[in-house]
Amino acid sequence: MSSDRPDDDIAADAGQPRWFVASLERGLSVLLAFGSDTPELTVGEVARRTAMSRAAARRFLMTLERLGYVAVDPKQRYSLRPKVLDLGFAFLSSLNVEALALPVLKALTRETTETTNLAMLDGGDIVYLARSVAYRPLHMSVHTGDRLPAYATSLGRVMLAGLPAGALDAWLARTPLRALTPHTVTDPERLRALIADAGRDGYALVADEIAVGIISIAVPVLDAAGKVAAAVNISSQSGRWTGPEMIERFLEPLRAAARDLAPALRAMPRPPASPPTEGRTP
Amino acid sequence: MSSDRPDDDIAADAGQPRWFVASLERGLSVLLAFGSDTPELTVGEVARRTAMSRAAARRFLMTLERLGYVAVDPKQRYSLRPKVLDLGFAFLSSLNVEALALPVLKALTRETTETTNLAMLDGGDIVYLARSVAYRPLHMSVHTGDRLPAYATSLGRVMLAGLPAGALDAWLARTPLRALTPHTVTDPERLRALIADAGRDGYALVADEIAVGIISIAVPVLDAAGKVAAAVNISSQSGRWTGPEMIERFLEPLRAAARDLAPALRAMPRPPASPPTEGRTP
DNA sequence: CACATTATGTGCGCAATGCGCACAGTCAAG
DNA sequence: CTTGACTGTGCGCATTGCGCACATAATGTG
Repeated sequence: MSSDRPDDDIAADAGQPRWFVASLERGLSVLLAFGSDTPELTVGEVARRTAMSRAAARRFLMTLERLGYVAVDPKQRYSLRPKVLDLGFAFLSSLNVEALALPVLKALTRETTETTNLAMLDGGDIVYLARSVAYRPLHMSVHTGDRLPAYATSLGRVMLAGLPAGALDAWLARTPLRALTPHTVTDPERLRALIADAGRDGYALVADEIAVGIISIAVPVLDAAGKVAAAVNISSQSGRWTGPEMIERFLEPLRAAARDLAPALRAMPRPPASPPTEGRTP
Repeated sequence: MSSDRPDDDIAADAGQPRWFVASLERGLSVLLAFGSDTPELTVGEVARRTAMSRAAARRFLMTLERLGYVAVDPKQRYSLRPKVLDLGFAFLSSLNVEALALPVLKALTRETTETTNLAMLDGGDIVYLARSVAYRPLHMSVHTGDRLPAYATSLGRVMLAGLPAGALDAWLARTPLRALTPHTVTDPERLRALIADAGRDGYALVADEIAVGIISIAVPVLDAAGKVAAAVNISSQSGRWTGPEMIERFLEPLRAAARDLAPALRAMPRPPASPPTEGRTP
């Protein structure tokens, strides 16, 4: 097949343009292969999980080991080392999460005695940036960096409401709405209406949709340009408060906190909102 | 099997063996180029900081953008996106830090009304895995994932005391002891004695060595095999408590917490202890 | 206002790089 | 023992990613 490529800018079929550095993607996929369920992996397991040859998996693991990101034990089992935190935390500290956002969340927790969270939108998910948990037994085990589907959370709804018009449509069109509980709204039109409500009212209240027994209310955090940059919420047990009570007691404190949080967040470039294929051809 | 040394274990001049995937190292260095001080970088800045050609920096940035780790704004400035957290948090959740360790720290903070920290050793640094800060004004701005030199901290001293004999010598031999305050112990022999004390006593007390006004006491967290896997400390202001008072009030609660923390930490493969963190930008 | 100056994006030829096959050694189970 | 599912490693070859070089756009300076 001399079907050599003259220089097609859109790569043929395999899917990646000429400038794409495949080795980086493969290397990162090796790091991601380590999950909370599987903290230790062998070369073969990594190869299987990443769909690459054993020789390749081994090369990447050895490279990562030399760089200090993974370690091997005598039994040839690989695991992550603390150095991987270096990769992610430049991001959090660039947002001044610890110095600026956390104190605000803690104050809000103290005022309301409820768990509070700060999150951003990334792809179709919300990502927790910081949280302040009440002493009450944790109802859901969420952690900084964790992801949840945006459509079933109060944080997600207020942030979806802040997307440019077309972006929301595109998002709805390609996101499968799975029912996480019997109460999860999975009808696209109903969801769209709820998101519109959230945009109009400036808050979202969601009960029992991400998990039974969880109720939460969220408001957007606006950046200097007035765009929705993030969201804060208060999360509690649905037995404790009714929806109207949540609004009554928590909406104003939340809004005050959101105002305080604004300066903590730099203006983030807008989410690509289209992960797989995108055409930005100048 | 340390085979012969035909030519591959000591690679030619660049210093990397044949199996080393250079593109992964370069790609990761692009991620690390984003610091808290510089949340936004242009292609040229990244090229300069990573000492690679502009073309290469651009390839990596575009690759990372397609993968969702970075974003470009209209002004061609790149910044990290929340997805980078995915890389680091698999590690924390693999240790069950959030679910198991944090509650213990919080309980300790409640009992003592002081800030508590959990850290591991990595290279010559301690890395904070989790912390529970007291409401008292934060004296030092430390964050999960942050690093501090091990030799000047209580956490570091108890963990250094847990290293195998030879490893400590090697570590001392190659680690420059910089004075961070006038009180920092920089004499290797005095430091070695202090580390030995920490090993014998099962705790380390350090005052004003990492920063003036900070005093802390740390104890090791042992894994199932009895090895030092991590360390917990209580950190306060040196004006508040004297050393003996710290020991008197906090040592026992700390030891109890350390026992509770043990199951939270899997046995970590021992730190290579060889690669001193480097890779500073020119 | 034209001229440096320095940033950007992109094509292309070429060699080094990283690929995966294939072989060898190791441990456990049957 | 045989079998099978693992490891580590050498090596030839095609690919991949490299950086030069050029075009262009945005800055600043006389």
